[in-house]
Amino acid sequence: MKQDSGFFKQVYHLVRQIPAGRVASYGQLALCLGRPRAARFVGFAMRGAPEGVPSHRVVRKSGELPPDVVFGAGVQRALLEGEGVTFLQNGYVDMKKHAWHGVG
DNA sequence: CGTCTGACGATGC
DNA sequence: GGCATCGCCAGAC
Repeated sequence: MKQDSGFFKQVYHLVRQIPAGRVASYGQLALCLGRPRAARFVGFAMRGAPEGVPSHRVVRKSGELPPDVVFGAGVQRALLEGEGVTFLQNGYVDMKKHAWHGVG
């Protein structure tokens, strides 16, 4: 298995495996890649996420949505709601119900 | 090769 | 629960 030095590419590959209706935190993804401290880069990778990468399913650990730099104000939330994701009154994603546990 | 940076995370108040 | 600070790591210059 050729391990791509591009940490970003690894992130994209992992994010693409997040099923609809579920959300994962940056730290969770970074942890799966073996870089539990690289959560910042996971988000940075999302910023340049190509098509096919549901970056809208990636949120903060608390369930708060990241800044809408690519999608637009309220767009990310709309996408998640369209997948069946529920939001709390504070605008956070209900991680308790939609927290992704990885592949499986 | 050195420095700065950044869609984070944990801790402290 | 919200805000401020430190720490961490990989990429861009």
